[in-house]
Amino acid sequence: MAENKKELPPKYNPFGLQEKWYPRWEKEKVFSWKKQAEVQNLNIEEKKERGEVFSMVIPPPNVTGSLHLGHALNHTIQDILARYHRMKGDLTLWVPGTDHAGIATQNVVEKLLAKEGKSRMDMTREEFEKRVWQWKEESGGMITHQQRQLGESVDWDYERFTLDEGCSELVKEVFVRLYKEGFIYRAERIINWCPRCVTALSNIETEYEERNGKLYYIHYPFADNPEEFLEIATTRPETMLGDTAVAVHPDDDRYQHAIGREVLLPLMNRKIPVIADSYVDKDFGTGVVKITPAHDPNDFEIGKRHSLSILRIMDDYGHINENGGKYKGLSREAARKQILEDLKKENLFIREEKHKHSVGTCYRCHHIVEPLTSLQWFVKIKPLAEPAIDAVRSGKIRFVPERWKNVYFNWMENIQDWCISRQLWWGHRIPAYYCLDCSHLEVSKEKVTTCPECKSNNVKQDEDVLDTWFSSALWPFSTLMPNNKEAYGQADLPRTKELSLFYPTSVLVTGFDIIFFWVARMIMAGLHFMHEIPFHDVYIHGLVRDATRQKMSKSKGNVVNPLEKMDEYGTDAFRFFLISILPEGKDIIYDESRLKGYQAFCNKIWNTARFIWLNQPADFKLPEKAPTLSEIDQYMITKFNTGLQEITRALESYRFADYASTVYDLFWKTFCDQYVELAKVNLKEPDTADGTRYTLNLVFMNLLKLLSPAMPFITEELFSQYDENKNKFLALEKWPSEVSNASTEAEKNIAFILKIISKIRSVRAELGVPPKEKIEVTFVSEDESLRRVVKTNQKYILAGANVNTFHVQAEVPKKGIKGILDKAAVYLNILDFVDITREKARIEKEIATLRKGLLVCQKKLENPAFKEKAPKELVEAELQKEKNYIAKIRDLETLLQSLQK
RNA sequence: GGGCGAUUAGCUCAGCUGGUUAGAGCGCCUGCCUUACAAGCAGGAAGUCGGCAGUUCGAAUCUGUCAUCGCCCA
Repeated sequence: MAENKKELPPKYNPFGLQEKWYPRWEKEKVFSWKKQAEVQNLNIEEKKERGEVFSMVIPPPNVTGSLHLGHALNHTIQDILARYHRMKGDLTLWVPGTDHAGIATQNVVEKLLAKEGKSRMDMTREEFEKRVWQWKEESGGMITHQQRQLGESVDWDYERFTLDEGCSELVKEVFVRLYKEGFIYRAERIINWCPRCVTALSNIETEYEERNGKLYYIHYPFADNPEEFLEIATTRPETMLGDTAVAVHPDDDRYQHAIGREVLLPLMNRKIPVIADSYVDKDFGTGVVKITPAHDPNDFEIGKRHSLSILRIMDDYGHINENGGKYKGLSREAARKQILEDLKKENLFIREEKHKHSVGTCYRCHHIVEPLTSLQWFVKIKPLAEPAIDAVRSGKIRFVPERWKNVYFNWMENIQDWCISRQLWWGHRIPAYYCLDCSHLEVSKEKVTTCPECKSNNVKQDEDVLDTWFSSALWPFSTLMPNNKEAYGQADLPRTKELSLFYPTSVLVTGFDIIFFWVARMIMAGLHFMHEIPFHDVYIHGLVRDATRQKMSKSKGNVVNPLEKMDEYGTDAFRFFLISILPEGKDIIYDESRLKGYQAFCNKIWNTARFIWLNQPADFKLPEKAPTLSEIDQYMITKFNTGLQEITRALESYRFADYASTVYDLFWKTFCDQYVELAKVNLKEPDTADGTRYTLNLVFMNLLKLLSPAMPFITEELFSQYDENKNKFLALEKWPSEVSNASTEAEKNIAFILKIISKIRSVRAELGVPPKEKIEVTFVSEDESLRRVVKTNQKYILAGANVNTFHVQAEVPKKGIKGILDKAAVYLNILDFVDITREKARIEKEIATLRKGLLVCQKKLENPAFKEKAPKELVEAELQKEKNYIAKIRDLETLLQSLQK
């Protein structure tokens, strides 16, 4: 054998592979659709026409963020899709980018300022914005570096930021259009307010959680008779300062006498009416509730129905304002305490009881949200939602798994106007201008300095910025539009080559928790502005939870850092692990023991390459034309083709765990444990060595291709070791098609040989024959063709089962331990080693297993209806099975009897 | 309160359109350092498929119902 040039170390070491390959991929623009078209020789127009285009936009990660397990999973899924489609020959673009994350980013920079003893209020808005940009330039790129470590095949030339020039220009354009079309309005409404972040939030940015609270019972005296009371129950006594009514149910017999009268609001000594409204739940508390329209959404609605006045009693920081009289300046919590004390002093406090209720919290900072009335900008969303609902209902957009569309419908059909203004300094500033002289409002893309009505120069831009998700909604097309201001001057939105090639995108991959934030709004925006859906498919995956099914969170301390795991086990193993544990549409339980298993898999792949290369000359080149192949080679090729089909089907239908397990089994079980072991025999013989060497290399290289979407680094490394691949990238190779020279006949024959081998091994092991002991085995069958198959392939049995003498014959030999096969048997000449009790036990066990099978079989056949109604072939097969079982059992029983003597 | 989903080996999960002796990985037991790999190889044990009822010749798979758990919405 010629010397071997490929000196791979015997242990797979992932360290260095990322560092080696990612920079090369990036430098050579391997993930660029233009490069792809060049290398794969694709005709772009033709690809577009045939619909052989694949595109995705990454759900933009928060620019303040670092790669967590959720990203790792989400991005791995997308990368597998992108890499698969690229190899398949679909013109592929995957667009990266980040989200400016208004509140989160502002928080980060404010914390930095605080360390310097400063506050945002000490500087101008412009200075603060400058500071945030500076932070973004220095520290905002962390996640994009980590994405490279994960191996993501995004095209960095298309990287975008939701607050970059192009996106900003488009956001303005879109805002102005929606305003002019009547979809955007400004109004005083009750909204969710975060006193910590000091901004309005939309409904979906408020999370509700059950908390242990209290229900307080308080007397409100009647105005016309202070001796007489109404007893109200409330969970939030401090809001009583803003009560403008008390309400009962119109049918409540207990309170008919009260309706229409007035009560005297305690502590405030304000007269407020007692009203009747069917919203009131008679069974809650006393059936009398206080109405605070400025601080409760339901009360706000009641207030509207009864024309009650709206009295806001808190400022933006959650402190009582001047409307709260002597409580002014107290925090919500302090005010509650003081008010309860004061009520006790006046003997108006009755009692309190424990009460569980749901409390709204801010999704960013988790402080309790204060519902309050405020002047904000809204999107009138129902008319936008309707076509978006239709797009899913009609099947133009598909959810995978399908059931998530119910969640989508449920939300979209009950959708409420979207509060889009945020009281922040970081974000897209609302392009609305107010004339301070004539109070004219002008909404305009261009900066307004002169009032178009009164020509005054006393004009001020709205202070607020837009909800970050407003710009995210545009992401599927904003990213494909130019990133310079000038392009947005025309009447129409700019059309680019990328838009015409890649919009609508193929699929959006995201977690279910984000259906409302992203998916729904992207669909609405896409349909409205592009007159086209933003993506064909929505693939929804679950959340990653810890071993005890808890959500991972920093506060619980149960987060797993994917980067640490990638360092420990290798990125390829980690990626493969993530998709292997990914159940369809369910949450993922993080089970690290399996991660170790996939590291072992990488090692297996590595060592398989070593084996192949150790057994061939250094200058081995895969011949164009296949040499003569043996049955085991054909067996392998046939198995490969079947596996290829299954794997491709799994990827096409987003069944990632199936893809992983199929390729894993094909590689390890079929290729390594079966084929490579048999191949060792062929490599020693000049007659068979060429064919087997050919098959080994061909199938191995194809397996690398099938593995590469999930494990890009190790596969690229091993692929590159072939001389003929020196100037190629596996990432741009064509996805395998069926290999020729398959043979179902060979597949069947070798499967039988493998059965014989494992039968012999099993008998040996169970009877305790030392593994090193070479034995004599006789194969017996009356079937002549079976004998021929075994005879031709007996060398594999010699090697595989450690046999030194092997006979093939029709007659039963005089002595030997019998192993039963279908229409055949093997006799092991191992009587010297055998302990008779062990052999009896072995046979008894086997009989028991067969009896179990026979029983199932007979149960079916005893049923007359089965023979009548079941398909003929099935009945026939069942009869055949029964015969087999009976024959085998009889055989073994005879054997057992002979041992009893 | 409305909706969705789950319940299969000790653990985590497959089992797609009803017909398998119910599978995998990890873990467990036994034996092997067989010159690709001990991160390996070979052999093995382990489940009345949550309960009940129904449809069917036939149910882990379809229907109903109950139980337990989880999630979303109000």
